[in-house]
Amino acid sequence: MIRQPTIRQVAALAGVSPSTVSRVLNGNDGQHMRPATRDRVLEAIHELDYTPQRAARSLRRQRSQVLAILLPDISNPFFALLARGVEAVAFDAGCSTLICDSDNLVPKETRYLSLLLAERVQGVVLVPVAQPDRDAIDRLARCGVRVVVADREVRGLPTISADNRAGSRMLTEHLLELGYRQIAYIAGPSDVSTANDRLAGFLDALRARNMSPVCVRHSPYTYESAYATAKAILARSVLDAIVAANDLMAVGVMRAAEELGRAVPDDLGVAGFDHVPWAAFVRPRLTTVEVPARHMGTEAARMLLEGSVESLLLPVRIIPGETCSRRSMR
Amino acid sequence: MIRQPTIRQVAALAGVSPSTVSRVLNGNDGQHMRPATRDRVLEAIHELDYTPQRAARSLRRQRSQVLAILLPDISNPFFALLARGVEAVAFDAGCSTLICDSDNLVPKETRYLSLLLAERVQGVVLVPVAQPDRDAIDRLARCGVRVVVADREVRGLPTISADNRAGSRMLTEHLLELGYRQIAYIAGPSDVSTANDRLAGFLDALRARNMSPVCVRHSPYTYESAYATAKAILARSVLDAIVAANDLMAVGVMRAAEELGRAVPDDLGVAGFDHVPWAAFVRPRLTTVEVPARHMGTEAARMLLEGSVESLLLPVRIIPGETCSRRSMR
DNA sequence: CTGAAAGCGCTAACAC
DNA sequence: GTGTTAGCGCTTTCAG
Repeated sequence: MIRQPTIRQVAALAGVSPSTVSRVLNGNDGQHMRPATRDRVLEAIHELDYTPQRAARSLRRQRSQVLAILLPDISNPFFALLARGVEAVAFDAGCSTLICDSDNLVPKETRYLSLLLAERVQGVVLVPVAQPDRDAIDRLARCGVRVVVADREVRGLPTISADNRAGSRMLTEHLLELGYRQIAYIAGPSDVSTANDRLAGFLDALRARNMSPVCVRHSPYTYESAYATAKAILARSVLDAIVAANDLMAVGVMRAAEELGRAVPDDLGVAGFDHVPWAAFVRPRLTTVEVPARHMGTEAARMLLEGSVESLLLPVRIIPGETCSRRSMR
Repeated sequence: MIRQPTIRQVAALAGVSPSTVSRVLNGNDGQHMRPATRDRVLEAIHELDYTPQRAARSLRRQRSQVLAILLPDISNPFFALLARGVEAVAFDAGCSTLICDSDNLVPKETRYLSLLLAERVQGVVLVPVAQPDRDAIDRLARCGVRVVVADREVRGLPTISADNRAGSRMLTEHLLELGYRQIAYIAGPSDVSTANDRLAGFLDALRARNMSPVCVRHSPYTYESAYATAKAILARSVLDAIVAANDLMAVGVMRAAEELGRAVPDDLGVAGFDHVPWAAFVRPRLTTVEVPARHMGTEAARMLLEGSVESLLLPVRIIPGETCSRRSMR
């Protein structure tokens, strides 16, 4: 097991001191480093195939070249896309990316927050399970570890999110224009901001026309719960459309409708939210709202690296599909 | 910006030396540390809410408590599941997990391999794009950074993979039992071992019956290419089934069949591979083979942590679906 | 059973 | 412009 060369060996080979090597490594060529010196150092670095050891640098600087993304479930494609955005920006900046999966568990999220302090990461992109542990976040802040919340809002913390409320309002207006009138809404969990914002946007659109929903149900952001909820409300109420708070739930609604003999979109309009990639495989094609997951990740990472974290609201876009289509007035 | 407490402060508060604190931290309570001493240290740690700084430990030990997963695309749900497995095991062992997305680019993969050496990670779970850079891997090995390949095989390196060949053979036998006879195969890229193994298994099954495929086409593991390939071969050949090398491609085949007016499964049987979660949303339900992605991740991580890396072949399971069903002999 | 001391590889004052 | 020096916080011989 051979040891990699150190900065001292590079210095020796180049006939300079370690600090000089350090300077060229970090672009602190002072005001004007003699080009010949620089070249000799570069040559020595190349010769030895030298790479600085991150741990030593981190210890000295009290800060590692690492970004972290802490999210509820990496196997959810929406979050995976967001993580991809973070990783891409981090990589270009020469940083590594830690992936922290809280598994939708607040205690695990809290434990990860402590771990990230121990790692002295540059910054954390946090997609919280619900309301995150404030103590843990405060301790990070006290040590200069920046935290930016993505996708879901947390009061008092800078957040990069999509304009869920406006998106949901526009989506609902789209359904209304198509002639749908008896609309039910299956919302996400009430402790998640996106769920509340999307519900609010839905209600905004109805209220603007002096209408009200046939019914509103909260449920987790899952296929199964949406499937069960849809079955229940379709059995009990007269309605011509169901809007679900995300695509996964919308597909659950489609299956429920199918099993109850309600044809989509003729007998029932269905809409989702997120525009996740796999949704493109479902037929009929889902009417939904595109949320720029990857873009949220890149923006969050960029802010963390630049040290200028401030809230940002990203625009969304309606994706018309086949699950909602014009219908005659009844 | 406040500094976190150090081991010296803990030692001072407990009235012991830093080495003693270090010993309780690492469970090296020597042979028998006086319980009273231990308790005082523990108390001080708790009192100060002390967490050891990872960078210092890593520098001293010349090894960080970090595992890395280097894969072609984290937004591919199959790889995301594998990553989830790695992360779960790492977390339970008190390790962090670096996520490295090579974006299906060998040069980026190589650059990440260097970065991971600079990070002195404990180990790397590598899902290679194709044949990885041997030099980079050798340098890791020389520094004691263990590498285990997952999912795709690389000659000369320990690999955790699924039994793709047997799975593909069983799947093909399943189609044959259902009465399908004129079968085409859309394979994955020929520089990826899983693609070759799956193709080999398919051919094994046919050969055992003295049959041969209507045609075999290589293509990247993508929806679009499978869609285009299926359109082409359906126009040109007489066939009653198409087996695709993964689920994504199988869905591409389904769409192509649909557009050409070939009903699935009556007019055309379709099969995939992987059993990724979103495939459950496609109708008719896909006949496929379950590959234990998450399990591959947990096993790989466990080996890396235990330091006993050796190849492992995991069993797979046929998932019968609606895209293949019994048909009368023609 | 516990303490003292050295040093991992790097950077950042501070000299010259 | 470049070298010298002093640590960052931890672990680990080696003493005792």
